[in-house]
Amino acid sequence: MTAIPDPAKLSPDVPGTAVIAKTMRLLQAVADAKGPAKLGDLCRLTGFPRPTVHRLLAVLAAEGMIVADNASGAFTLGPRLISLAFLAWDGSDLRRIAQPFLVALRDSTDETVHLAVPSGAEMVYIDKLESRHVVRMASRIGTRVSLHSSSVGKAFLASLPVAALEKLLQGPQPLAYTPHTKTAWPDIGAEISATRSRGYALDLQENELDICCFGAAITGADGKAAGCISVSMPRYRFEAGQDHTILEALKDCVARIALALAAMPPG
Amino acid sequence: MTAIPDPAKLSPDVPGTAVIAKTMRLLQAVADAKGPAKLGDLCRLTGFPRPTVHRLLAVLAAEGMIVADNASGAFTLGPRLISLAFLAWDGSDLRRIAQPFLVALRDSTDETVHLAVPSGAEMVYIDKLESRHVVRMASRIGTRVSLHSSSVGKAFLASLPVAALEKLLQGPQPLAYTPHTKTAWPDIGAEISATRSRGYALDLQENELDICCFGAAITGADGKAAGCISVSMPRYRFEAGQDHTILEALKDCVARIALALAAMPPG
DNA sequence: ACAAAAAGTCCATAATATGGACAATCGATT
DNA sequence: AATCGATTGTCCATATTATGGACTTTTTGT
Repeated sequence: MTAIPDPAKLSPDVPGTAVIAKTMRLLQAVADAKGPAKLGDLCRLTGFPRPTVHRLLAVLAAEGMIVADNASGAFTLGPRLISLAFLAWDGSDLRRIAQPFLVALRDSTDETVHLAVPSGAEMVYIDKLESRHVVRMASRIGTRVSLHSSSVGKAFLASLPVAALEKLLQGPQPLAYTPHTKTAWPDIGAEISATRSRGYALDLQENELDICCFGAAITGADGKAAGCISVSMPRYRFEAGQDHTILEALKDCVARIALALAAMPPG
Repeated sequence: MTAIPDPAKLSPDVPGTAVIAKTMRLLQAVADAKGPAKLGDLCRLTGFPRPTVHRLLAVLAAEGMIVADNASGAFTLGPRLISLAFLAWDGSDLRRIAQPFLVALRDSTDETVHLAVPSGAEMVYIDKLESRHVVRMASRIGTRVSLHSSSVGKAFLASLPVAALEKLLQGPQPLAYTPHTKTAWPDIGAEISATRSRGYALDLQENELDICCFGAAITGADGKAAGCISVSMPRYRFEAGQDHTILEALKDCVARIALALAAMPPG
């Protein structure tokens, strides 16, 4: 089973599968265009020639992955995706096991907490619980955040061996999401080191303005991060300085989840 | 697990896209195999030769649509797919608009209610609210149900013009899920007529034993069904006969949603 | 340690995805 | 209604690429 390609592969596609990569790119384009997207838009977004996009949209629609908004001819993500993925989400071992600990973490910190897993060169939130404060961080399951700007991303990077880390950083130039985002390689490297020695990651408005987060990795038996957890709060509440309490709760949470994971039945 | 392929499913394919159709079939196979699926299993499930499956799994993994369970080499749906699915779910106008009316329907009937949309030759639940009774129908978002056995399916079929209906019924022979399921064409046709004249659909343990449902379509401005809603309850409570109250609430619900949809901003 | 099963690789060949060029529609404007 | 510009849909010769039988390597079970 060595042939499992590394997740960060963007350029050297698996031989003999060009169409599929294109199809996925197109699907992603439909998803990224927040509203309904027309054929022309999608050509622009993907850079593929019109006949190609036309053909791929036709298959995706035939498969129910996307649906054409009647009359306007614009495309949206389809119900087939929901049927494919919700069951998997519901059954995700990591999510199921982490769930009660996430609840406890949210309750003890009273801030919004996230469970994220790596996906390519990004992290994806697969669960979240919101703070009960009136002013709180709102977010959505399924949201993708970058590795260099989010606390979960940094926690994940810091958990990697150097080789894997370097491969991930071959990607495109990191983007700045706020004036606080660090995009230069030395700065990001320093962040990773700091995260490693501290034992937790910080995001100080680097991903979203006025939001600060703590993050930590759930380290599996093999030393690899099974996922990462973050606690996110508005800047002013972060600055009020509950650091210690929150950090203890976070560290406790990831440790307990790691234990519960280790106690799992064989796959 | 519905084993083995139906080899004749190559007709309505968009020309020049055979791989993609295969890829989707494979993805579906990974999803349908409830747990982690190994390469061999997937060969059996799809009927594709081993090298083909191997190659397709490699792309899907490279794209993050599936992930290989480390060490066991078994595949599960990946976070990328989850991210796409939640975007689709979250972005559904129908779901967002229907939500408050669904809540009202659940509250007034105190039974489990579903919102379903057509996807290929099936219906997919895109939202649900559970009854607060101790004995109630449990279900999950993303579940697929067949057109001929479910109340939402029948409601949808009954809303179609004859031409579209016939095209859908070209598919494979309807399956029986319980001893009550009607699988013969004349019976199903009769059900559809009855649904049309009644204005609502019934499922009397045809989809699941001991569960009975009422269903109705949300008819859009163009006369097409944008989706369907069902109220599901245990048989004994159905037989107790709250028919009238529930039916009124259901009809009211779909009418209100149709109105709210019509009042939407342009696509 | 050995055999059987499963995963992974190769490569000549057939199949099919590609995209430039052209045709059909739609929608606004006069 | 007729015209123009923009957008979508179709065709098809060609080169690319997916295919799967046969073979090799790795894993599993005893």
